[in-house]
Amino acid sequence: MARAATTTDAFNAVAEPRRRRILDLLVAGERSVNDLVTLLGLAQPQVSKHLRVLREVGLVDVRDEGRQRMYRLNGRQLKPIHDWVRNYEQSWNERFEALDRVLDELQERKDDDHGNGK
Amino acid sequence: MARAATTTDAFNAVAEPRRRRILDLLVAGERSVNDLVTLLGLAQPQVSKHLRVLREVGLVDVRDEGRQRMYRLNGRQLKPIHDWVRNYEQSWNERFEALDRVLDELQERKDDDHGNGK
DNA sequence: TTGACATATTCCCATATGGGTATATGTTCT
DNA sequence: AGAACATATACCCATATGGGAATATGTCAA
Repeated sequence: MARAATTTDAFNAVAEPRRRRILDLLVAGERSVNDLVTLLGLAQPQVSKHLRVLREVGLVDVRDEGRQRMYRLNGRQLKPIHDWVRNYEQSWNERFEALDRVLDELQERKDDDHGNGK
Repeated sequence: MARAATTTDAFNAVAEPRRRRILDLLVAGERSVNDLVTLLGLAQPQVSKHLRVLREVGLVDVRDEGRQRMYRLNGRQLKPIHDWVRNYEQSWNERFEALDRVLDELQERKDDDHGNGK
């Protein structure tokens, strides 16, 4: 097997930074493809392709507006990511970092023992 | 260019579900590779490879313990993900979903107009 | 209808992936 | 030293990627 498709889920879709930038722009409101092309400074086909991925995982919705297509955010699909990463929120807090330091110190002490011949 | 390497950042590293499962296990505390192999039900080489990716993006740290290698979580690298996704937290709230419904309704109304000939 | 505009799709390509299997490296025990 | 154990690496392979360029599809205007 190879790497999972980008359209597998939000985790994979959002791993690509340009797609995150697109979502960041859409958070402010609807945008046409051309708007996004200009704002992102990317080629139009690539923007369309990124939007397709985002559509396929349900991160954006489309609306036809004349000859334009208005894209808008659908944040619900980001909730699984939020829920998952939330469980680690405490792990970058001071208390946990202190534990890390203790473990590091123990490790160093053991290394020293080896050097000193125990 | 191809897809960004899995070792590019936490976003890419964590897109793979098995790597997330590894982190989920490490949240409870240090684990040896063999522990992880058993708990995950994966082949040892694949686990080592996943751990390597996690190491390269700094999501885990290693400690030598005799012939074993104890891996432990380093949650700090998950903070960027948390920070990014936090900006969307409101987007799956009721108020925003209500707005979505309004937009959908407007869209449908317009479609109907087309159908009725307007 | 024809043409301009907006967006999507197709094709080609270099690249990294993740699994499987075999093997290398390193450590402990006898 | 040699065996057993723990972990990492190397190799092969099918697969999807994202960019670039060209082109298809769809819509409005004259």
